[in-house]
Amino acid sequence: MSTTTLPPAYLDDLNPPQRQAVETLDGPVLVLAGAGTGKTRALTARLAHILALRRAFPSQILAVTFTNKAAREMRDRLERLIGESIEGIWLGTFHSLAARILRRHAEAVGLKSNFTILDTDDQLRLIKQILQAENIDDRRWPPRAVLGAIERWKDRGLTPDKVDPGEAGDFAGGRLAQIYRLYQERLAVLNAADFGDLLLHNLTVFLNNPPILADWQRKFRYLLVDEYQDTNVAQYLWLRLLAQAHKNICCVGDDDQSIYGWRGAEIGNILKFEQDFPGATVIRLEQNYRSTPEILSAAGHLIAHNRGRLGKTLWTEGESGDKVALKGVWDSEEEARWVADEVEAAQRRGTRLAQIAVLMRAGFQTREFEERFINLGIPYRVIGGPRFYERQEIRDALAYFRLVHQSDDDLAFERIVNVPRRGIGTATLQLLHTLGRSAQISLTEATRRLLAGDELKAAARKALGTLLRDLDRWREQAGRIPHTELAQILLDESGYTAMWQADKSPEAPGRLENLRELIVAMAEFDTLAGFLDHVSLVMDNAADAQGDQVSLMTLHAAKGLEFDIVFLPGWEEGLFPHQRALDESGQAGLEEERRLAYVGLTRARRRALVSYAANRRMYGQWQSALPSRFVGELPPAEIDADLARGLYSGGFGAPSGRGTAFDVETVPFAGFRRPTGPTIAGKAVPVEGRELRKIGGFKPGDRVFHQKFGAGTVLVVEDNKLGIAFDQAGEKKVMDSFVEKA
DNA sequence: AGGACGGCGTTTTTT
DNA sequence: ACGCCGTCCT
Repeated sequence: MSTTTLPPAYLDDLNPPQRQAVETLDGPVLVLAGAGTGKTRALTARLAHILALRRAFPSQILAVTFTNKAAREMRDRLERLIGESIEGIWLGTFHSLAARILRRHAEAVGLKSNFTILDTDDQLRLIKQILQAENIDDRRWPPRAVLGAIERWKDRGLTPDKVDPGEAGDFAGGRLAQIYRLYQERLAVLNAADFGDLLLHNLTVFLNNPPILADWQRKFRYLLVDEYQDTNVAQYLWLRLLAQAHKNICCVGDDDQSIYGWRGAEIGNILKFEQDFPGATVIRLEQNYRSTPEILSAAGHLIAHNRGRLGKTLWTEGESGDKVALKGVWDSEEEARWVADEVEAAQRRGTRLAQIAVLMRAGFQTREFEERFINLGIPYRVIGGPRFYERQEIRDALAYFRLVHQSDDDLAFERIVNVPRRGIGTATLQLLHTLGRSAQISLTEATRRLLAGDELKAAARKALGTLLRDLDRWREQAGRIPHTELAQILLDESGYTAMWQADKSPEAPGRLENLRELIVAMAEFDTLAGFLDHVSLVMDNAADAQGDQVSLMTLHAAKGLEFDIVFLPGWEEGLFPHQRALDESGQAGLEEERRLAYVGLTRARRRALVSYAANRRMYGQWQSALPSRFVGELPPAEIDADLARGLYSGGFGAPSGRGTAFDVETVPFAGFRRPTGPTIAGKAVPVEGRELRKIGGFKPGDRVFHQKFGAGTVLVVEDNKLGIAFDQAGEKKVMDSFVEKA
C-alpha cells in the first residue's frame, strides 16, 4: 500500500491488535480473540483487505465457519463493509464446503456425485440394521453409543482401515471396528455420506490423488477459519492440507471458549498452532467492548483456574457497573421465583426483556423457569428444541424427494414405502431386504425384480407396482418440470398430502402448513439437488426473536450471543460442573465445564447474576447439592453475595441473611468450605469431610428432622449424603447438613 | 394395525 | 416424575 493512499475505511475503527490481525496477510496467523473483543469485525475487515489489495480473487479465498449462522453473519457483514454483494468466495461451514468439493470428486471414494447426505436419524437406523444383522444385542450396545464411537473416529480422521481395533476394548463384543467397516460399506452401497464422511472423504481424495490436492492447494491463496478452538482433528488435517501451498492461513479462536470437546473438538489444535504452523504470528485481542470491568474480572478469575490455556487477560475502557450478583437459595423453585422477580425489577428499570437471558447447564432446567414466567405473565422463548427439518412430515416429504433424486437411497425408500399406508407390512419388506442384500441391489431394484416374479401376494404386488410406476414417472418428470412443481405433484400423487388432510389430530393442520412452507423454501433453489443439500447442510432454526421476550437456553446455545443481563442459575456441584463431565473426562472435563461457566459470564454486558440452590428436583426426586466449586472461584471483591443463612458460602464473608429461606435455629450450619482437592474422580467431597461426619454422625435407624420433608428415619449413610425414609415425603437422598437429629 | 403397557434413561449439539 | 421407545397383545 502506498503511503499517499488514505487508509481504507474498514481500517478506521480498529484497535492496534485488530489492525494487525487484518494487515498480517502473509504466513500463518493465529488470532486469539477473547469474548467480546471485536473478532468478527477484524475478521471481515481482513477479508475486505485481501480483496481491496487484490491479493486474491474472491474465488481464491476459503473462509470457514462452524455454523450456518456464523457463515451468514460473516457474509452479511462483509457485504456491508465493501458495499456490494460478494460472489465467488468459498465462504461456508466446514461441512458445506467439504460437500461442495466432494461432489466434484465423489467417484474417487466410490460415490456418485448425487450422493445423499444422511442425518442422525438415518445413521441410527443404519446402525440398528447392522447390529441386527450381526446379532449384536442393541439393548446392551445402544446404537446411539455405537454411532458416537464411529463419529469420534471420524472426528479424528480415521477410516476403518486406520482404526486400532483394540481401542474400543470389548465394546459390542470387541467388534466395534468391524461394525464401523460394515457401516461404511452400507453407506457406499446407498450412495450416501454422513456428516463426518464429508470431511473424511475429502481427506481420502486429497491423500490418494496428489494432483487433485495440488489443484485445490493452488486455488486457495488465503484461508480464514473461525472458532478454531472447536475444530476436530479431521478438520485440522483438512485445513493443513489445503493451506500447504500458500501457507496463508488465519485461524481465529479462543481456547477459553472451547466447549465442544465431547463431540470431538480438539482444543489441542489451537494450543499447538505455533508448532503445527511454523513461523506463525500470534495476535491477541484482549480489549473487550462488551462487558463491565466487574464481569470481566469475575470471568477472568474463574478461568484462571484452568491450566491448559494460552492465556489472555481481557480489559475494558468501559465504565464500572454492578458487581456480579451471587444468590444462594433453598431450592430450585425459589431460584425460579428469584430470577423472575429480578427480571420484573429489571424491566421496571427499563431493560427490554429481549436483553435478558437465563443460561443453564442442562435443558431440563428450563422447565421451572417457564412455569414461573407463565405464572407471572413474563414473555419468554426457549431457544433450542426440534428443528424444522427434523419434523416427521418434513422428513417424510424429503424422503420422497431423495428417493426420486437418488434411487439407491434405501433409507428413504423404507421410510415412505408404507407412508401413507399402502398395506405393505413387515413381511413384504423382509422379502425386499433379503433380495436386496443377496443380490447387492437397492430396494427399488429389488422391488422391480420381485414384481417380475411371483412371490408377492396380490395386495402387496398391486401396492408396490403402483409405487414403482409412480416413482418412475416422477423421475421422468424431474428432468422436465420445475422442481417445486415436481414436489407438489409428488406429495399430492403419493397420497401424502391427503393422508394429513384426513388426519383429525390437532397437529395435522400445522403439518400441512409446514409442507407448504417446505415447497416455498424450495423455490429459492435452482435444482432439487441444490435444495436437498441446503436442507441437509444449511437449513437451521431461524427462530428469530418475535417481540420482547426473555431468552431461555443452554450455555452451549448461548455461545456467540450477548445480553444486557444474564442469569446463570444452577451453579451446583454435580449439575455444574456436571458429574458426568467429571466422571467421563476428569480434569479435562472439569476445565471444559469451567470454560462453559466463562462463556456464560462473558455473555453479559451489564449484569451477571449467578445462583445456586441447596435442593433441586431431579429425576422426580429432590436432591440436595453443594454449591459449585466455580462459585468459590469468583473474586470476592467483584461479587455481591446474598447467601441464605446456613448455606455454604463459597468463602464469601458472613451470610447476609437477607431473603433467607432458613431459620438458623432449625438448620445446622455445617460450615462447608469450597470443595477442593481430589474431587474429580468421584463426588465432590468437602475437604473437611471428617469434621462434617463428626457434626453429622448419623447412622441407619436414627430419627431425623428435615426442614422441608419433616420427620424420618435414616436408611443409609454414604459420605455426607443420607438416604432417609421420611414419614410423609417418602424416600429421599439428602445432605446430612440439612437434617438434624430428632 | 393400532393401542396399551413396561422398561429405561435422563448434559451439552452442529452439520 | 416423565417421556420415549419397543414389544406384545388384541
